[in-house]
Amino acid sequence: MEEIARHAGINKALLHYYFRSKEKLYQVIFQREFKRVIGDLSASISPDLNTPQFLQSFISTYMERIRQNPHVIQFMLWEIRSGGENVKKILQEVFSSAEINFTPHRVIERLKQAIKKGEIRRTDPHQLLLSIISLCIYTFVAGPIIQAIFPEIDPLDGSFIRKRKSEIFQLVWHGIKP
Amino acid sequence: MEEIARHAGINKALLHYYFRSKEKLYQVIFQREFKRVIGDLSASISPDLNTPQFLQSFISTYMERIRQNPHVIQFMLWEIRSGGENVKKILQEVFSSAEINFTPHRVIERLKQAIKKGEIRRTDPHQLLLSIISLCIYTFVAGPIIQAIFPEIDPLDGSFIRKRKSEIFQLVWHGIKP
DNA sequence: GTCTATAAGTCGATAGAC
DNA sequence: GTCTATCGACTTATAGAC
Repeated sequence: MEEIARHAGINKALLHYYFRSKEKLYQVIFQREFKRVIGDLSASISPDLNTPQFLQSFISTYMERIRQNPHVIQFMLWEIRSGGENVKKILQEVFSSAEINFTPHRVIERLKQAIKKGEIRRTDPHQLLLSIISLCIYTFVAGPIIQAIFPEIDPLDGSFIRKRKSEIFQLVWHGIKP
Repeated sequence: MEEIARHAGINKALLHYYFRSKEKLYQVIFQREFKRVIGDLSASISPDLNTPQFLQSFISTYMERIRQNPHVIQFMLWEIRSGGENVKKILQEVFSSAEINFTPHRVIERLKQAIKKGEIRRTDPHQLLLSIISLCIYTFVAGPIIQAIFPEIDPLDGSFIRKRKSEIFQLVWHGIKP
């Protein structure tokens, strides 16, 4: 709290005056940052995009937003590590709020349609979505580990991320096309 | 420290007597648990297995070990969150220790051979390995989040993990075969 | 080796003056 | 609204008796 106050140019007492408690401050910021990450993901599930375009758009947008707000992932890891009760509540709040018109369930629906139309082979859409999210997020989660094992790679470098987006799309698209 | 001491049936002072500091205790346990996870992964890169068999064995063994030692992932997340300097040192120690004859570099070599023989299409092996690891680990990392969004799924349930192993293999294998 | 007691420090929160 | 000063709870680590 002292460090945050210092960065804000105030002191601890005033920080508590504004946010009541550390917990409350944390929840407000977490929710705000999370919305920034998933905010414009709804464009990916527009009916104007065919399935490979949807995939490419989703992967690219999602990774871009995470790259711009890397602390959101840290927040999530922290939440998960401490039981996950808090994060459950916050996610449910965000996904049911009117201002966010993107939900994981809408992605599932998009995938189901693609399967029904025969655009991708028959797969469990939940498993597929989990795979896509895993591929997008984990690069950022494991940054320091990747660098420890392969010093020649910089996982947060712009050109690596660009390459990574393309690789993820190739792998998934080849993996699910009929 | 007090909680650990209580579980061990001793008290704080004795715990410090044995391990000198909290930091030292943590490093010893982290290293031991991490070795348990990657210990028998070397069987996957045996020359007796063809490429799909290698893939299936690696995915299955890795996920099984994580499932049995879920706290190792928590340790890693903690380390990463706090800068990652510690985890770099520990990983380098483990992978260069004589008792562990598995390294990420050997997996890279295995993948390069498969590409050269034309068993899988031309891809960056580092990217591919990162993808496989992402897919295996993230299910466990995101457990509570998955459950928050899809209450009908239990990501740590045995039958889900079994299904997941198969899905990951299918996705990756279809994604990289020529 | 094993314990009790406590030193020494950190951090969230609040009292109270202005 | 904004500050200083401080309380109170908690945690790692060690001193010292046995």
